[in-house]
Parts: sequence; C-alpha cells; structure tokens
Amino acid sequence: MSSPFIDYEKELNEAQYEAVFIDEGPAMVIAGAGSGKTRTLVYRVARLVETGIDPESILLLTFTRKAAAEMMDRASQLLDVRCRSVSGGTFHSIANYILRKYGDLIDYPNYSIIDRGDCGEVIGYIIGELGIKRKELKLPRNSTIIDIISKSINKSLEIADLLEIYYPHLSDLAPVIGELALRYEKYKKERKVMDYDDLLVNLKTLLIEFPGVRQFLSNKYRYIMVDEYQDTNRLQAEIVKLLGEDHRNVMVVGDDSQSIYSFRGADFRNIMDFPGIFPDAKIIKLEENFRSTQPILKLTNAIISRARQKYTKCLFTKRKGGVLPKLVIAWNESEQSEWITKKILSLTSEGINLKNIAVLFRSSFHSFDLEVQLAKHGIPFAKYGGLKFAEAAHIKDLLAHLRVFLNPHDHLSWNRILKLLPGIGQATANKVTNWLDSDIPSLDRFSEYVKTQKGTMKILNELVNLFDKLSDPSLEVKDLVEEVRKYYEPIMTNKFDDYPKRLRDLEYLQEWCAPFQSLEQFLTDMALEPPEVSRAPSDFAERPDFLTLSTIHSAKGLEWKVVFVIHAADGYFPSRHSLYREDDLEEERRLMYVACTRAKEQLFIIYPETGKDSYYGQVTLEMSQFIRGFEGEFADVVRARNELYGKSYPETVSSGYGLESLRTGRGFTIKAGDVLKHPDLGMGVVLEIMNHNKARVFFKKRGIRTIDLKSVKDGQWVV
DNA sequence: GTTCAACCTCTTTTT
DNA sequence: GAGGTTGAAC
Repeated sequence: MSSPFIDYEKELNEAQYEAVFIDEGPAMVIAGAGSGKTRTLVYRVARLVETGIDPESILLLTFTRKAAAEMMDRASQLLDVRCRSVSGGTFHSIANYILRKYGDLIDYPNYSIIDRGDCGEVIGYIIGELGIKRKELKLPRNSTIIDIISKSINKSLEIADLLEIYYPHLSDLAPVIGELALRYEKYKKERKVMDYDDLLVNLKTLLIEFPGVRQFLSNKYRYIMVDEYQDTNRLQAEIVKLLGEDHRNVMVVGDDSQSIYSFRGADFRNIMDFPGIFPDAKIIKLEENFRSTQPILKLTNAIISRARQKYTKCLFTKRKGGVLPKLVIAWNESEQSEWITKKILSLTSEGINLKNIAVLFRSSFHSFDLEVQLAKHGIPFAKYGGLKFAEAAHIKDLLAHLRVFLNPHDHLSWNRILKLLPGIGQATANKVTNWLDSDIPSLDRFSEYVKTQKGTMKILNELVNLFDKLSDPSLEVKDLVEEVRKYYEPIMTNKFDDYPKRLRDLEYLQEWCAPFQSLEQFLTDMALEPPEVSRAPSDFAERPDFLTLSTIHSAKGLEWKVVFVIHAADGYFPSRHSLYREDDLEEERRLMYVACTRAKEQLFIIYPETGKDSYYGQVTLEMSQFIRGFEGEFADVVRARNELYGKSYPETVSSGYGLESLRTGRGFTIKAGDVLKHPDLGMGVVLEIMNHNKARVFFKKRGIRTIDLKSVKDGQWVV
C-alpha cells in the first residue's frame, strides 16, 4: 500500500520495511545495535495510525518515558499529531495508570509509591520493631536486604534458593530474611504503599483475578509494542502475555546481546521464549548497522564474539573508511583525566561540539576525578546515572513534608521530617508517630497533640504552622513546594555544609514541579520518572553545548560521534563484584559491547595502569579482559604520557580563563589550575587570578567563589 | 534516656 | 558523599 505522506520503501531497508508492514499478529524484531530499531518502531506507529487505527489503542512500552515521548514525537513529525495520543510509557508508569483506576478491586483504593531508599528504611523500622540485634546476627545493610527481597520477587525464587546462588555468604540468614520479607509485605499492605515491584506484581494479580478487567484492557490496547525486550523480566513478559493473548497483536523489539539488566531481574531468555508463547510469531532480524564506521563495528563484533552465549545475528555496515579505535594506557587516574580533557579540547578546536561527545563508565564514581579536571578547564558537562536527583537527602526531606500533607498515614515521611527538628531524635519521633498511629492519623490530630506538649516539643508548632499554610485550597503545586521550601531551607543550610549546591537543586525542583496539576501526580512522577540528571545543572551545564558523562546503563539507546570508555581495567570494568560468577561477567561483557557500540566515528578506550586500593595501597591494574588481545588488528595502542607530553601537544592548553600566576603575600606563587584546600570551603581548583590579590576558585562543595588570597595560609596548597 | 557530632567504611548498574 | 557506629554531652 502506498502512502501519500510517507515513502516507506525509500526510507526503510528491506528488513525494516517488513517489520513496519506487519499489520496484525505476533512478531519479534531482533535489532542489532545501531540497526534503526527506533526508526522501525516509529514508522510502524505512524503506519498503524495512517491506516486508521485509533492511536490510543496502541500501547508502546519503553524503558524510559522519555524514549516513548521521543518516538511519539518523531511519529507525529512523520505523519501528524494523532501519533501523540498513542498510549506510551514504562511498564511501571502504565501499571500505575491502570492500578490508580482499578486499585480498589485488589484492596488498594489508593496508595503511594516508595522508592528504594524508603524501602530500606521500612526494613530498618521492622528490624527495630522485632527487636532484632543487627550485630549479633551479622545482618547486611538494609539496602542489601531490599535487593534480596526484590530479586526473589523478580526472579520468582525462594529467598533461601536465591541466597544460595547470589549471596552464599548470607545463606545462614535465610530464615531471618524470610521473616523480614513477610513483615515487609505486611507493612506495605497495611500502610497502602507500593514499591516498584508491587506495581508489576499487583498489575499481574489484577489481570489474573479479574478477567473482565483483563478483557477490557486487552480490547483497549489492541496493538502492543515492547521496546528493549531483552531487558524485561519474567513478570513483565507475563503482563504482556496477559494483555495480548486475546488479539495477539504483540510486537517485541530487542537485542539479546545488549541485555544489561539481569541484576534487577531481567532475563534475556525472554527473547528466546517469545516464540514459545506466540508460536506463529514472525521473526525479523535487523542486521545492517547505520551508526558506526567499519573499524568500530569490527571491534564491537570482536568483543561480542567472545561471549559464551552465541548470539542470534551478525552486524554489517556499508559504510567505508573511518579510523581505528584507540586503546589508551594512562599511568594513573589523574593522567587518564588529563588525557581525556586535552583530547576533548583538541576535538572541540577541530569544530566538534561537546554535544557530540560522551564519556562512559561502569560505575558512577569512576568519573569523580574527571569531573574535577573538567571543571578546572571550564568544560561544561552534565552527568547521568548514579545518585538520582530525587534520591538526594535534601530533595527527599522536602518531598517528605508534602507527602505527609497529602497522606498523613505516611509514617516514613513523618519520621523523616520530625527528625529534622532540633532536639528531636528517633525516640521522640517514635513517640509522636505512635501517638498518631493510635487512632486515624490526620493533620488536625497532629496539631491537637502539639498543643498538649511543652519544652522541646514546642518546636513542633513550626510544623503545625507549615501545614496550616499548605491547607489553603487555592495553592497550586508550585506554591506548595515554595511554602515548604521557605520552611525547609534554613534547616537545610544548617544541616549540610555544601548547601549552595543543594539550594540550586531546590530551585531546580521548584521549576520542575510547575507543570503539575495535582500534588499526587507530582509525587508519583518524582518516584517513577524523576529528572534524569544526577543534580541540578551547574553554571556549566546551563550553557547550551555540554559534554555528556554517563553510566553505560543510562547511555542505553543513545549515540555520539565520539565516545570515551574510561576505567577499562579489570576490577573496574568488569567490576570486581562480577568476577565470581560467570553470568555476571558475561553481562559485563555485553555492557562493554553496549558502551562501544554507542560510538559513530571515534572510539577511545582508556584505563589507568595503577590505582589506589584502600587495603593494598597502590596496585597495578590490567587492561580490561574484554578488550585485551585486540591491540593491533582492531585498535591502536598509545600511552597517554607520550601524547600528553610529546611534541604534538602544547604544554598548556587555554582554559578560557586567565592563566597568569600571582605571587601571594607570603611569597609563593599560584596560578589557574592549582588545587588548594581552604580552611572553610574545602578542596577547590583555582579558575582565574584576578586583581587585588583575589582569585576565582571552583570548590567541590560550594561551587564557584571569589576568595581573598591573603587569607590563605602557608601549607594549604595541595599542588 | 536522648541527641548529635565525629569518626569510620565502602562505594555497581535502575524502574 | 552517604551510611552506620560510637561515645561525649545534655
């Protein structure tokens, strides 16, 4: 069928075309890295809508909401605005959407969503309630216990079996952890809270126990598409099956060699099993790579060819030319950072935008040193992955006030906000929450309680006042946030000595919350789809062109002209945690594959030869086993030092800031780039020397400050 | 009994 | 840098 708007035949290759033109029935698209997977999904959405299918009956399940939004956007540009009404989002957000409607059927008429940190606190609370002695039993930390419980749900394994496989050293604790898991379930039911797993579990329960609802939903979502299917877990696969078994219009798209989420229960065997669930599924492979140059593709194919599991396809490209990837050996971490910084400066001087460059790493702390170096050279960057914005203590503090206001049953949040007040610790907080819990908790009840109190407890009046202010029904979400901010900022300034950064975060939150119509929506979104940057953009990141620093997990599905993979040494990448189990190591290999396949034109893999270990001191590091042996044929090897100090590189690089040095009153010289330790402000990097014995300094904790050099005493210069 | 500052350790990846 | 633990101070 030809379209008046879209020239499918011209814009798609044969395999893509075949996938796009599947109208009905089950299908599985195996899409290699850079093979136009998104393109295929976008064109299929456009085509379905073009043939007259109601966009709302198309359900597009993606890994992040942003991915869904982007696809709908592109489809709209291709066809028309109808594509914007496609039902799209993550499994969790769709589950939430459905459960908000039908929750009363499974005894969840209303609920709040708790994040990983909250879950840990619940465990801590339960341990306290049960009077368990942490130390005697050698219990692991709360977060580990939560990991165990969550994994057992996502992998449908008994706690004891799971411990045997993944945490053998904790095997003895199976009965205790099992008990904790039961109590944890009970707590969540009683308090009407759900964690991430509950959203999926409860959706599945709903679909199974209420066939009428299942049929209704199945009829509503007549075309289901699932992106990144290799990273779905058992539970998600079952949900897809339940929603799809009536009409069987289910298309899943994925790449088994890019599965990198088994740690959270994903099972790439879902891909292998799909034809088992839908025996007549059409299987289409996208094997032509449009992203990378020939040499990069050769290396990435080599990386994945060493995998134990043989994968289902082999990628090729028609692109000619391109330069060999480079393996760079640095002496230590700081030389690694230095080399990257200089390379980036030389790339930008060649006219490549920072937007086209990414630095990728296994773990978020791998970039700490580089972040300082980049700041030193005035290179703006945004960091993705690691500690989430919404997980930072100050953001959680602020939100806790709103959560209590919305839901006075929220025992965790009460606890959190009470303990912020001076003179109130765990014991007093317990007194208050116990009293609240002895009847139906409400804000009125709280204010009554406070009236009867004397002494230290008087301070609680401040909270009562805050809730009074919040109760004004004319307030919008942004006003509510602002009120809490006014209340909380002094507390925060007191509590954290790095408050300037955190103040910026609150401003960012203030902006971010503005579009929300209801407090509930805002809080739900903060749990399910929080802002993706790790912290509010600094002065640097506000500039339009900035570098991307990202964990590989957060870089999934993205691409850049130039990619640096750092810390490519055994112990870092693969992570030392993965060295004991073959499956884990194989997942790390796929992670390296994902990292390298992000590169379109230039790929640099770099590692430090020496590292610091808290126990052994300085240690020698080996090149990552995933790339060892590829020197020569697949990649050039260079030493960072030769490039840094050889003739081809200038001794100093213009940082955009004044470079002249300055003699201070005490007779030593400093210049831009020097590192110093300020008695009050901590570690900082000198950005610029100014007149009158002053300097602009970037402090790790406080941001950019101007300091008087006369106040800096001898011996405070670190470098 | 309670709070809180100072010290310690250990840092995987995320909806 | 965030979490837990400890011990001094109220």
